[in-house]
Amino acid sequence: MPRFWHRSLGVTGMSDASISSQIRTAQEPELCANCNIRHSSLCGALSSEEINDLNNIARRKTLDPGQPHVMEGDASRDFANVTSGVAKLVRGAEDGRSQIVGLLFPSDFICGSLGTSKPKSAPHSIEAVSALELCIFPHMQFEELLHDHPSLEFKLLNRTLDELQIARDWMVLLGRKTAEERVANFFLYVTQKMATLGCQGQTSFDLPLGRADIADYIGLTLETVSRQITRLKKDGVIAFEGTKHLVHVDEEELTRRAGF
Amino acid sequence: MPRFWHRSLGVTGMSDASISSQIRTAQEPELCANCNIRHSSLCGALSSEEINDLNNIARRKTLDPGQPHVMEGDASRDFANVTSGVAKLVRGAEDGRSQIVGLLFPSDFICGSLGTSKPKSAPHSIEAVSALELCIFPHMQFEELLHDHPSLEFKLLNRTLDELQIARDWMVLLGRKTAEERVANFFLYVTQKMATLGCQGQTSFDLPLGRADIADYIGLTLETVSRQITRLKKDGVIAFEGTKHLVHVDEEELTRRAGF
DNA sequence: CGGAAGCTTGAATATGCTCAACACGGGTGG
DNA sequence: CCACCCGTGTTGAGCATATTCAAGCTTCCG
Repeated sequence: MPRFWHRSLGVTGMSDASISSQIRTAQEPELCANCNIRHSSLCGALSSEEINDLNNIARRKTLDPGQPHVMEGDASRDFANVTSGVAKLVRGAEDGRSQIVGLLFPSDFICGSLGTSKPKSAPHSIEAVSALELCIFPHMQFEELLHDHPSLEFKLLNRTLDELQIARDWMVLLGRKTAEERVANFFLYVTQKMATLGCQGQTSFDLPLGRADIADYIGLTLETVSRQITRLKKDGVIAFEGTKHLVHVDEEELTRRAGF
Repeated sequence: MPRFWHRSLGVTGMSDASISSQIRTAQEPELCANCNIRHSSLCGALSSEEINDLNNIARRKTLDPGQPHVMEGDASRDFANVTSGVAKLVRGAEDGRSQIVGLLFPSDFICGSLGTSKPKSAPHSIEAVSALELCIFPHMQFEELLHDHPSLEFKLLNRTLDELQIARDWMVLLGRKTAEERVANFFLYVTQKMATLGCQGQTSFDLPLGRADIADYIGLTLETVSRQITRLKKDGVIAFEGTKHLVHVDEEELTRRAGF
């Protein structure tokens, strides 16, 4: 049984009827027409005609859980959509410490470095957390498309600003919150993300991350994370089936415990 | 005597001669022609003719140290350049905890929320750290300019991506570094920033932040910051005149102590 | 059913925090 | 010119929170 974040994500602000008519009239490429993130991703900025340009340079890639897409320091500058699965952005040190600086869900975008001259190395690695599917666009061609399609560039700017906001929110968590607040925040974030991904009404789902990854995301040790989760379970704020499958989340109480 | 970050920042990649000729032929507005961040800021994306559009909507604003430009939760959506001084982006809580999520130096840009429909409230306050001068652009008009001048939008996108990278680097510091590493990183960051701002060879400068602000920036208490600074002084890694004026920075040793 | 990976729990420890006193320095007023 | 004051920075002692290290326990898979 596929995990729910592999399922179709639905379409925002557009009825099924209008989509299929659009497909028929403009002959959208099949890959894009059937893509579950066609309208929720960056691609949503492009019309059925324009999407051809993107489709022409796209390449699909599948990764197993744990596999890296890009390693820290690599020269990779390509762009990509996450079409299904969850990925983590990680910065690590030799001594074992590592910090997750972002999670990517379906319809999220991986942005390479812009500008033609710089051969910057990747600032963090990108690794599959669950089975991952990417739709990759080579650097040069994508950047040209970006200049040719202002709507695409504008949407990318907007998304980057959103990401910046999320990163800064996380800075507050990492710099100023207690262990309990961090864990509560994490569960709130994941719960809300899952709801956004088109599974409204879904009362249960698998956690995308294991305890070690949660720890690396919220700047704690895995033991501390485990202890806090145990506490939340004992207090009835959350409930699991096994260690990954969440079956109950009291968002109100979580918000209270999340601080601020 | 003005502090050094109030001084002219010089021009990147363009000789003085070529600038003045440009001014003469294109009749750049006086305010912009004399602006010390004309070419290092976002404005650098615009030609002498184009800069008129920006100049027409610009409004200057001066703030004393400690004064807020925007308060957390305000409806302000305006854009602005920092022309001189240093500002901090702060997120705070009722209980006294607060976290600085970014510093703005001359030529840095304050980006309001994009898109016509959302009346989002400010996610963090913006406060003057030293005497601050802003060049403010009203939201509506600036966003129109953004659409009319692709080079401006592209530069903004690039800068936003840079900011995102900085925020993520800081997440690693806040999530995984020890007190000593955090303080060492802070001094490295400030030292390098000061060098970038056109004061190469400058071996001494005033710290832009007091101990309390440093603490809020690197996620510690001011006591811990003070203790770590004392240690660095005793070890001869840094040297002060008074409590704010740095006269010596051993960047190599700092890098060693910064971890990673 | 067995083995491995991931998770939980416990006890001891360390790192940074809290609270509190004191020092320094620049400005003001007697 | 000195005394005082206030904001800011330093130092100390005790404490709390999260870490470390270690053992045992589930859960998932073969």
